[in-house]
Amino acid sequence: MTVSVRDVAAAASVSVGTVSNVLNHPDKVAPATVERVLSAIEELGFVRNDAARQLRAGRSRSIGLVVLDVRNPFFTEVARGAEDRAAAESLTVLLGNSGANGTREAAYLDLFEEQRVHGLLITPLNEDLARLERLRRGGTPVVLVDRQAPPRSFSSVAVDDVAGGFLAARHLLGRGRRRIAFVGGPLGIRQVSDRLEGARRAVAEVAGAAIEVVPTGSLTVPEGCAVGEALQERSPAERPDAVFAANDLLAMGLLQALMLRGRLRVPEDMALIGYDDIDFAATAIVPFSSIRQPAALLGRTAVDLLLQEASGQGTEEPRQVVFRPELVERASTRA
Amino acid sequence: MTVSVRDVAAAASVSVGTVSNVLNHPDKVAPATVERVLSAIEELGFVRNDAARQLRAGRSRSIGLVVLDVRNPFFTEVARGAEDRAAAESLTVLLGNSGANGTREAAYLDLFEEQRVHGLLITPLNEDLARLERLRRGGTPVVLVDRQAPPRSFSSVAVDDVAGGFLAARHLLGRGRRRIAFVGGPLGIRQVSDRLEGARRAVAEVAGAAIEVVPTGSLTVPEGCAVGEALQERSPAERPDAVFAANDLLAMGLLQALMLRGRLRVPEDMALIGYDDIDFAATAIVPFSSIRQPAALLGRTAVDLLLQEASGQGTEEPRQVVFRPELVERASTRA
DNA sequence: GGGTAGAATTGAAACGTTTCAAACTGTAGT
DNA sequence: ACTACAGTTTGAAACGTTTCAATTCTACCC
Repeated sequence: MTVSVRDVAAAASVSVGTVSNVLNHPDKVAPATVERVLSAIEELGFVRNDAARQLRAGRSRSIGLVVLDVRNPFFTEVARGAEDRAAAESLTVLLGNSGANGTREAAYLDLFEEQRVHGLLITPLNEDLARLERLRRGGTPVVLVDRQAPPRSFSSVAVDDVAGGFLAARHLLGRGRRRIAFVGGPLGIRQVSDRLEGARRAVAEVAGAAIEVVPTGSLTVPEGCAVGEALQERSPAERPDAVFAANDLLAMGLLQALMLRGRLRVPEDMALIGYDDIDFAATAIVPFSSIRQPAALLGRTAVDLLLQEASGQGTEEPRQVVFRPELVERASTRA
Repeated sequence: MTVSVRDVAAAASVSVGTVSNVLNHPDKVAPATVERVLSAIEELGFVRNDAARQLRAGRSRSIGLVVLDVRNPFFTEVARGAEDRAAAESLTVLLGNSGANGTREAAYLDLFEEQRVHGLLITPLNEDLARLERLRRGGTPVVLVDRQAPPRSFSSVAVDDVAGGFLAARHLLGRGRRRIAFVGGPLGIRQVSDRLEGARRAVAEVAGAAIEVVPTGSLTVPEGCAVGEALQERSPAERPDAVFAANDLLAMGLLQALMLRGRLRVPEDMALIGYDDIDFAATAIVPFSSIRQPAALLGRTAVDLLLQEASGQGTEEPRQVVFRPELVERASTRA
């Protein structure tokens, strides 16, 4: 049924070793022979069997990438960055979506481990890195993405979320807002708690400013909607005058609830700032301010670190790259 | 270095065959033995080697999915639907992004063929199905996604794009608009030409109505922006009074250019309708009307057809499922 | 106690590739 | 003519799993 190197070898009347060499080290084979083998391959429609290659090689040519949420354009962008860089090394990226769910995350880790991936890129769900530690001991390089690793543990690529949170809150305060609501959750997710921490610091610097935490179950549009509905039920006295959403999906949901279903105006009644600066932030019903992160660069750099770690003897110190986030100001925080 | 079944067998003092049976047919092994083998696995930290499994099995447990554009939430949603259904059969989905680029599409097809994927789901770029035909003859079931296959060729899952285009244009006409611009491209992409065809039919039914085609190089936000800029340069007499964008990304770009950088109002000066009804359409600067497609359902159904084809002897007729699109009306076409 | 059905276990073969030491060729130098 | 040597080619071994026919074990019945 399937055509194998053996068949090709027979058709070109050479040995299997030669066929393999034509495929992998053409310079070691006489040009005439290369020619002959190539046409046999063409004729028989031979297609390499990747499973056999991998088995022999011990490692696959794929990189596993586990993200928190594929529906979030931020992660799509990270993935694209990683893919670009990986493709340049003729590596493939396998995308896994944990959906911020521990069970699914574990399932992908198992899967990638069984596949003997070349390396693993992951935005881990929680602080428990034991599983990843085990993976690495097994010889799979691991790089943390969008999350700073504890020193001397893993390589990581991250954006300073505390700084980002600080930027966001300071911007709101600079606009004269004093009662800030931080919307986001679960707080167990490091990105969320760091952004909150940053916001707290900014608020602490301004006399008379207060921050309230409105926890959510996830970082999605519907959750944002729900919070929006709840906020506008409040009396003006109880209501915050600015909202800092832990990511742009929440911000979109909030906006939708406030403007479309409710009667609160943004930014007049409530200023709004999001996080990630996804493309859609600029075209939202009220284009909203956000904290921009270099998503694609994050992905590319993560692959770089991975390759570095893979080529080394595992003896080097892990490297931790941290990018600075950047404020992007739009209508939702003007006036 | 790596722990293999052989090591586990030795540790549990059984044969390799028994270890394999514990893993794959536990019911065929005495409970006490299962117990012993399992603890040996645990102790040694044994992890199955997927490459070896696949090599033996002849096929991998993954489904390849090639989409036109991962940045388009419509395709993300299709992918999620496919994943859900695949996961239920403990299959994995490998996501490939052709980016509407023939070379990259071909690269993914090669890759998936080498991986001996369980099956292939693809939104093909052009009308040339010869490559896919070859793949199928090689024993890989193929299902076309979001594109109706010619009768008796492949199984496919699609949404009636002609009907969708008709719905969109008729809606604009029903709102009193008479000079409609169709924005989209490349026209070689079937989805685009079908939607245009539908629109043409609707326009033909109304006396005094005209349609103008504004071709684009891709279906992206920046392309939409560019067209938006161009449109608002025109004099009111030359300008269309309604735009039908071939997808929502274009629509977002158009909206951005018209409202933010320009001085045209939507829908007063120009009505706008998109296609796909991605989540962000509802929260756009002017929430815009769109043609909704059941994206996740498309993905799930595609996997169903694939499994059906894979289980059969390849003798059955290919099945072609077509869903109906649906109009969703929002502010961009009101009044 | 002999026979047997059935359950449990064994171990070699096969999947298709790559690697690598060994064998083979032909050419050039002495 | 003989050696040295580089350039080619060879073929067996190894990667780790699953399968399956053959074997051993167990328990039961007559």
